[in-house]
Formats: sequence, C-alpha cells, structure tokens
Amino acid sequence: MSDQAAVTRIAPSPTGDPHVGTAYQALFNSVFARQQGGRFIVRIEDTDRNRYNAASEGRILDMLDWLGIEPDASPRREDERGPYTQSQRAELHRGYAMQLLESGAAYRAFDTPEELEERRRAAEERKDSYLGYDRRDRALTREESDRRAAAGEEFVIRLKAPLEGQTVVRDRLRGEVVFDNAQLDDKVLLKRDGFPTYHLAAMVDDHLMGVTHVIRAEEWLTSTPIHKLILEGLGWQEPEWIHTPWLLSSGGKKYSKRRGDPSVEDFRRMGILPGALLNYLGMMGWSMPNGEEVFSVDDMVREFSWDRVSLGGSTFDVTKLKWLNGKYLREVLSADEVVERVKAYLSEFGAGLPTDDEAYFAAVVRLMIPRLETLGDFSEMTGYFWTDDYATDEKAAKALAQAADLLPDLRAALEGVNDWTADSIKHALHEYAEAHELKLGKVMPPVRAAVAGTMQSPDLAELLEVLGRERVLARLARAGG
RNA sequence: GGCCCCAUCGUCUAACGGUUAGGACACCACCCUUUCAAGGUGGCGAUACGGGUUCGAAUCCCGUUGGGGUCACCA
Repeated sequence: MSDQAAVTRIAPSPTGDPHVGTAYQALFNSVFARQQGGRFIVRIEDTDRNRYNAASEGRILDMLDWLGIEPDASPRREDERGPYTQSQRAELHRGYAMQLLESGAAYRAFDTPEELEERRRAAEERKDSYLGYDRRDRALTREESDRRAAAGEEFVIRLKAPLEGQTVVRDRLRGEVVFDNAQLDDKVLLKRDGFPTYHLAAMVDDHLMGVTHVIRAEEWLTSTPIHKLILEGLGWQEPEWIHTPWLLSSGGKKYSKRRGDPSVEDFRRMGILPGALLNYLGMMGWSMPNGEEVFSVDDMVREFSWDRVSLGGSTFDVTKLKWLNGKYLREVLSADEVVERVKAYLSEFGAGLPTDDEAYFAAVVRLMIPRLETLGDFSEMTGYFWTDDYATDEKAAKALAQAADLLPDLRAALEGVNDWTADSIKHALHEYAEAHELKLGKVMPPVRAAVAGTMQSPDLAELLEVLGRERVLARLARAGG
C-alpha cells in the first residue's frame, strides 16, 4: 500500500434494525484502522428514499456507542470530508455522473421501470443465462440522447461496461478474481429520482473521504468489477479490496433479522455484554495466534492479521455466545463491575431495582454470578430474595413434606446462631446433623425449600447469610418450623 | 441457468508438505458436593469425493459433488 495511513469505513443503510452484520463489519474495519494507526469512518447510505427509515440511522449509531466502537468520523462527528450522510451529497454524485456521461464512460437510458420489468420477464421465460439490462439505449447517439433529455424525457445514467476482455479484482483474502467483461452489466449509476445508486455513491464518497481499504461482506465481490470501472472512468486510484466471509445463521443461510435471527438490540435486551458480543464476533472468521478465545478489542488490534482470516462462512451460535458472556461475568469482569452491569440492565429493561438495599442487592448478585449466563437471567433466578411471596415448586414441596418434623428443631438450631455468617451457619447445620445422626442431605433440603421455594439455589450457608437471620427464621416458622 | 466465492468434528476454529489432525461450545460420564451452577478429569466426534504432483498431502493442481452469493432505477 501507499504511505498514507489506512482509512476504513462502514456504510450501513438505515432501513431497519441495527444488524449484527453491521457490527461485524464495524469491528473488523475499526480494528484494522486502529492497528494501522489510521481512521475508521461511518457513512450512512440513505440514497434509497423508498426504504429509508428515519429512526434507523440513530439506532445504528447508538449501537456503535453501546459496543464501544468509536468512529473517527460519522454523522455525529462531522469533519471537512463530510457530510457523512450520503443523501446530503447527492449533488456531488450527480456531478460525477455527468462527468462520466461527458467522457463517454456512461450513457443515458430512457427505459421505464415497467419496460425493464417486462423485458426481464421475457428473458426469464426464454431461460436466458444472463438477465441484466439488454443495453437497448447504449446504441443511442449522443445527439439523440441530448435531444430526448432536453425534451424532458426521464432517464437514468448507466455505466458503459466493456463488452469484451477481462477485469481482474485483486482481493486481499482471495487473490486475483477474474471476471469476463461480457458478464458485466451496464449498471445504473444515477437513478431517475436524481439519487445515485450504491455503486456510484460509494465509489465517489470513498474516494473523496480518502478510504484506502474497502472491507465489506463477500456479497459485494461480484460487483467489484463495476466499482473498478467507475473508479477508472473517474481517473481515480482503486482502494485495496477485502471481502470478508459470511456470517450465517443455523440453516447455513445468510444471517438476517428477517429470518428471525437476533439483532444487536435483541442481544442487548437479552443481557449480553457488548464486550462479549464483540469478542464472539471476533472469533467468527478470525482467530488469535495463540488460540485464546477470550480476548478484548485491544487484544484484537494488537494481534490482527488478514492472514488469520478463514474464508468459509461462520454459523452464528447463540449458545456459545451465551457461554462466552457467562465467562465474562465470571472471569473477565470483577464482581463489583457485574453488580453495576446488572443494576444498569435492570433499570433499562427490568422493572427497576428490586430493592433499595444496595448492600443486599450486591450480595445477591455476587451469589448469582457463577449461575448467570446473561444479565437477563438474573431476575428470573432471584425472586425469593425480594419477596416472601414466592412460589414453592414441586421438588421443594416434597422436601418440606418429607422433613416436616425436623423443621422446628432446625429453626431452633439456627436461631441459636449468634454470629450470622456463612461459616457459623454451616457449623450449626453440621452440628445439628451430627447431634441427630442425620446426613447433611437430610437436614439441608428442607431448609432450602423453606427459604427459597426451589431446590435450585446457591450454597445454603451463603444463601442464609445473605437472606439474613430475620428473614430465614420467619420463613422457617412459616413453613412449619 | 451464466458468472463468482467457499469446503477440517453438529457448531466456532488450529494446522501455513512430515502432528496419534489440536483446542473451544454443545452432548455424555465421572470427580467435587447440601441442591443448582461454577470448576476439574475423561469420552463421543472431522479433513466431502475422485484423480494427480511429491519420498510424504487436510495443506499444492485438476475434476466432481455440495453450500453460498450475484445477475434491482436496494444497499
């Protein structure tokens, strides 16, 4: 590459939910730019006025904020190369379309959408192997074209692709990819509504914004020859092309919200940590040299290399994401940090904090950490900590029934514990068991059932300590103690 | 259908001509143990197929098969 610092970009289209694929591209683009000491920019591609969704742009930018990916330039961080919202640059794109028209690299086409649709259908019926534009208006003389345009006839501007020869795309990941020009289509550059298509707009903006590396999904590979041709027509240098492998969903198809795959917002709602999501995305198609699976974006910046990218598509596995998230909860974040995360999560998605007692809340979170996969798990696992009005499930009811006669004694034994700590409680429980020649497995279940209503709960001594003497004794009494 | 890309356990991946093909998730078993987890140990499980090249191929080449993408006045 040249001596200039790398500039990468993502160019999401504001049409709906913030996509996981966008987060994936943002990760690789920003990691590479940071590693190269370059810049990473976000340009919103909203030239399709039909699919435009006003709220979507903000949600995409919010997603990046949440993930902690900070663009060097974006619609929220404009600079002299902006604006970073493509529709605001339409005048610019029109100018370059005209330039292409003037130089003969492009031409006007007057076909109506209806005509095109009909001809395409006919081609399909004929089972033509090639279904692109039939190039009808390519034969128009310049005079004729000018005359019809001047007469007010509507038109699009199409690229005049070469009819023979080959175009070679040098992809960083795949080497030289050769396309026969005969396969190329005379793509629309400027639409009837005066807005550019992606092909024109992206190439113009990439060039004007100084983008050096176009890192995008593999679906763009086959239109890269078109992009090369546009760049050539404008006399501009081409960037380095890097087409990343697919993110797939379980059926082997492209990962997509439409198929029901979770969006980034869905993961956030689920209680997935941004760091864990990024980490997971980082191991889709790429791996750390030492095989480490738990790594941060900083680690990735340090170790990143295109040589370690695997080209087969990767199937997104939510189960593994959750495991990784649990790993973050247990091993990457400190207990205090987890307390803060749970708190933030509950105020955003839950019914708020279940208690005003900060110390009690923190103690409960600490108890639950090894049992949590997502922040969303917390509420459903901790009901009995916040209210005395909790359900008693079947197994717990059975444990209570089987040891009903033990309960009064047990309660008395616990009442005798002066120093209410897990150690003392444990000691008292053991003592009780020994004194009555009972196994621990006989004395603990009824206590657990009485104070939690479920057998699936943390270590009993710790559980009792956190619940507190008063609560525990009251619940035991209520259960028949 | 034409063109393009891709191909290691069910899934994510390691291997850059020489390994009993390694690790992780999931699953199963065992250990720890007061339940549930967490943690530990072990097990199951892959180079799609066929030809070459080579002393030697998961690795290089060709073909087949399979999967995906693309062929919009969407990106």
